[in-house]
Amino acid sequence: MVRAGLTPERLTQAGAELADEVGFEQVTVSALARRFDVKAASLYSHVRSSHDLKTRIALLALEEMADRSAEALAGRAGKGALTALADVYRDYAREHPGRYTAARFPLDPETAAASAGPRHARMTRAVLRGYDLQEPESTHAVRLLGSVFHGYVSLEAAGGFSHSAPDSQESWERTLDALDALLRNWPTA
Amino acid sequence: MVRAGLTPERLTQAGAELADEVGFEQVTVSALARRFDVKAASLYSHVRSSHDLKTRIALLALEEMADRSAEALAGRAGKGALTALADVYRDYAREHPGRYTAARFPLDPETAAASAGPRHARMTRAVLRGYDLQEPESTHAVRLLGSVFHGYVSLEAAGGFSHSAPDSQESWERTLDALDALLRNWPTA
DNA sequence: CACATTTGCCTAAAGGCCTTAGGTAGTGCA
DNA sequence: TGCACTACCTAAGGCCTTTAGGCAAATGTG
Repeated sequence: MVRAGLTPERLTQAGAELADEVGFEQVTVSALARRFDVKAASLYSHVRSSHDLKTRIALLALEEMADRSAEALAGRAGKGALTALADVYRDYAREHPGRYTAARFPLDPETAAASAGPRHARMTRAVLRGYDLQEPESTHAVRLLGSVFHGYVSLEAAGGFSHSAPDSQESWERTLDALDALLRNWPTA
Repeated sequence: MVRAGLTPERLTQAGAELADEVGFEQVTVSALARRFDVKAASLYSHVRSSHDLKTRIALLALEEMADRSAEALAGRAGKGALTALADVYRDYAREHPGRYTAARFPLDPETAAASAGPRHARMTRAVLRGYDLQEPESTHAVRLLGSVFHGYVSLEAAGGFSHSAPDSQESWERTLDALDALLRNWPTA
């Protein structure tokens, strides 16, 4: 009996790959076990449950995106920073659709607080340093940016912008132009 | 043996209610059968599969939102129309979280084309009639609006904006102010 | 009204996923 | 070398999906 060498980390990693290949919804303890040529029950020594597995994949995705964001934002400000951050999300979602979906997996409050989620919020806020917004307007702007990034990326992933002109890349660029203009000219209340 | 009086319509309607109560993911042929005090197998005379059931719920939700949108847009233009349409989505998602999620259920191309989806696109475009945008910019703007609406509503539903000041309602209003200002001052390429 | 047909829900059963309990065989250290 | 520990296994129960075939209620026909 040759051992497969399972660990929570390897399972999470393989689960993330599986998600990208077949979709996050199809990530299942059984499917993952098959991939390691092992019985499903064997995974339960490394992972508490199917829910736990999904949570770990979500945390991995959040972490990876946050790492990419930090790197992308280094040395950039203003529109350069805005574009860099936005592209991180969009590119990540295109390269890793399953992981991107995983990142929206609902986490319980403590887990969410300990995740890379707060880093994401801080980085979006960092982009706003290049613009002239004071509280509470900057919070509204953070929420708007988050909405656009997530909304655009998820509609695009759902195929919403394919099969129709102009192509999505162009809309994405114009969307970022528009957001930049909006942040430079934020309307007063 | 008293008959339950199942029909595809009643199943779809009850499925939508179930979705709102326990979440769209938990809508299952078995759970729906339980609700009608009937065996799961009995539903298969009225609905082709679990996937078919979910598709029907998705179509119902799209239709309901489109109907509300049409009513909300009647007699409105400019920012009034923008706000009215945006509020339809947000309110619908808050009243019917399960249905709102259902509306994002991936439809195959033919089904999507026959759904209320295209009506939604036309209504968003109608809002832009109150602003001065020419193609292809209006298409970019349609996509941006769709992204913000969906992004904001889904982040809000995920609890992203709760437990932190300022409250979500305020951000929503300022977001719509910002979008209005942006559409009135759309940056040239 | 009696009878035939259709229709609506049922039981049975197979297959898949999740999860727990308890067993067995590699692995590493005394 | 032998023992303890760990890693994976088998068995089994529970829930979900889906198909096949059966019986009874509803509907229509002479």
